[in-house]
Amino acid sequence: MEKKRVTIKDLAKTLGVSHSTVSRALSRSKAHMVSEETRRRVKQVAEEFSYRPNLLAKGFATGRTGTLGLLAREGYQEQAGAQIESFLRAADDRNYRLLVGMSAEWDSPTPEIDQATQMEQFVSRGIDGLLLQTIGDEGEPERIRGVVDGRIPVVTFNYPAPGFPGVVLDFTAGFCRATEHLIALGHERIGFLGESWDGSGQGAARGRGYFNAMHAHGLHPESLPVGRYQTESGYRLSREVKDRFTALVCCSDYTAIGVCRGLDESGVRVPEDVAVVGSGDSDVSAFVTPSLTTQSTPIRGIAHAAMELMRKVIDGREVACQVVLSSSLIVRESCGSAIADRSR
Amino acid sequence: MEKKRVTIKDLAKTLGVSHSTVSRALSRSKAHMVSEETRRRVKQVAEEFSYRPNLLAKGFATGRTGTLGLLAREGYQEQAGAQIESFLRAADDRNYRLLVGMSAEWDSPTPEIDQATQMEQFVSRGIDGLLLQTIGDEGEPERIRGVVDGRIPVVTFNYPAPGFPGVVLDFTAGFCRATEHLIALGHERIGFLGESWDGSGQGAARGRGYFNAMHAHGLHPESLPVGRYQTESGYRLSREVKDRFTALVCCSDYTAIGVCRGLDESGVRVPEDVAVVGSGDSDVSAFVTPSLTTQSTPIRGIAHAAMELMRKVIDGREVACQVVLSSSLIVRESCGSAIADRSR
DNA sequence: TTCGGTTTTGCAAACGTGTGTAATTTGGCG
DNA sequence: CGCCAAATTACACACGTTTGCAAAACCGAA
Repeated sequence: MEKKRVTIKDLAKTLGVSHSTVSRALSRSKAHMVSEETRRRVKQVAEEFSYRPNLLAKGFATGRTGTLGLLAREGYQEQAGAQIESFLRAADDRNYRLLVGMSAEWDSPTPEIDQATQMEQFVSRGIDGLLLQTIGDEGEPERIRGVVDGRIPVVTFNYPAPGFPGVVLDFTAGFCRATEHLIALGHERIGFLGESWDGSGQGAARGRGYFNAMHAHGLHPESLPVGRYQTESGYRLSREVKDRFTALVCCSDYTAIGVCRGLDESGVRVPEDVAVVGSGDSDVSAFVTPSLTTQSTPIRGIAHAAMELMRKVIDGREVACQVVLSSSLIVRESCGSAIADRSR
Repeated sequence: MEKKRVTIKDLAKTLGVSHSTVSRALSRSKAHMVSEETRRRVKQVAEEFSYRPNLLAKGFATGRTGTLGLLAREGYQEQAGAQIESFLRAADDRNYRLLVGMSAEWDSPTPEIDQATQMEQFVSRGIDGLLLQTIGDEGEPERIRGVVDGRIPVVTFNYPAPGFPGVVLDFTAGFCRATEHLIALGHERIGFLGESWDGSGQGAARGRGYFNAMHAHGLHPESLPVGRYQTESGYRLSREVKDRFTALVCCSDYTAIGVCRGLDESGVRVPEDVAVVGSGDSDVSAFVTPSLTTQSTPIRGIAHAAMELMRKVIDGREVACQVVLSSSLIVRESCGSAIADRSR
């Protein structure tokens, strides 16, 4: 049953050379050369025997495994999955495998501990670098340092961790712009469906953008908390917002879709009675009725930038810089301005 | 910089015992006992030094790594991401890490080669088992056998591979039921938006369900191919189907949403003029207008079942069985029957 | 005290690969 | 032919952990 795999020693035996010669022939090391003739023979026999190196042993010997750890956070609806997918692509492009984990955000009362545990696991498994979707809490940088201890490079995304290179999306600017768009359309009673602005983390960053815009124009900001960024939560909140606002800024497209549906059922028309903007430029956002005004969140861009950073850090060309990506506002029907746009 | 990690030998030195004793104390092996007293001391020192085992070395020595490979296929819109997420959960529950890869389905002209390459990689990296989203082509079982060669257990999903245990969703039955639902509502000119039924793979399985239902009722089946199961493809097809059908069966919810939007823009009302059913029970399906009649695809169920199977296979309690999961029809507004339902 | 048996511990090999150092071969040139 | 340097190869150890086997320690009974 459990047949043994072919090793370099097997090859060495049939070739009548030492296993170290085989090793060098296959992994063209620079210090010690091997004759072109031998290399040819070795490669041929390796091919014949369909030899496959034991990457576990290789990683164990060299200290590098060609594997990166991706520790993502649960939540944000479809985002988690899409993000993982993007990272897989980006990693594959650079010939890295990905060891993926998800730290429970909503189920666990202590996401920090969960995160730390998973990081330990990853480091023990010999990853070459860690792509970490940060939680954004106070003690995070110290926690990362404690686990990783300068042994492997870390690139954060989602939220900056001082001292570590990372990629962040400027949600504050994005939501500020979205809110100002509504203000420019003449709205004054504008509500925010999402986390309040006085916390930390990505959710609060969105809220701050909304708050800043409202504040700058002397308007009264008000937020209604949503749970996970699901469609359903938006639907449920639609009753509460019905008569209070003429416009709504939503933390995600799905929340927006949910609230639109709820308002529709209550006889409130979007965008005529209430204008709505979402966030995320999800695939469906252009095709629901009314199509959603939203802001793009370049998920693929984040993954790409993070991998690029990781590469630089591994090569020692970068230490701790933050790459800030910004989103752009995509204006469609749901906010009631004249322009209807189907572009993505 | 690159500090060395604490090893069992370090612990052994400070404890004044041999490293093998430390190993036994920490991994309570059954054959050779270690005194309770020593174990206590070892554990204490290990704690003090915050010792973390090198799982790479451990895996190398034992042949088991506690890591499973998940090789998913690109495509199917949001499905890929959601599936990966579900598998991550299921694996985590059983204390397995997941090495994830995605074989390019749409970009690569030769998905088979891509799949084989990735499998090689995984096996070389010492996974304990492979969760494989199958392509469903003719030579697949043989290809899997060639790479894996009975060395590690394989559990397939997406499409059965003869000789390997797997989980499949009975799409044929699901689409048959969906089509029959439309027939029961009095429709006769019913179109199918998806892959044709005369191929292999999951797409064709859906088509076959539609075909069977149509055929059984003496109706003429007709399919319009969609590309990836994206929203946009449905939107584009809406022109072609406008006057030809009174009802549409769509291969995914997103295709359905796209086609609904397109029809709406052409002045065709859903469900009054054309009835539409989707597939997937995606999160938004209940909240778009009109809300979608769809069939549930229990993604979490698949992941769970696959992990369960994997466990059995690893324990040697199962060899090659197929678990067939079935979907249920969720009737909402888009098909025009009286019942409107918001349940998920 | 001595013996037999049991429990606990140490020794050493093994897993597959990489790599430094020493040994061998090769080749050119006097 | 002999010598030296350069090119090529072999030997041996390292990486951190597990594990079979032998040795040691312990314990109770004769």
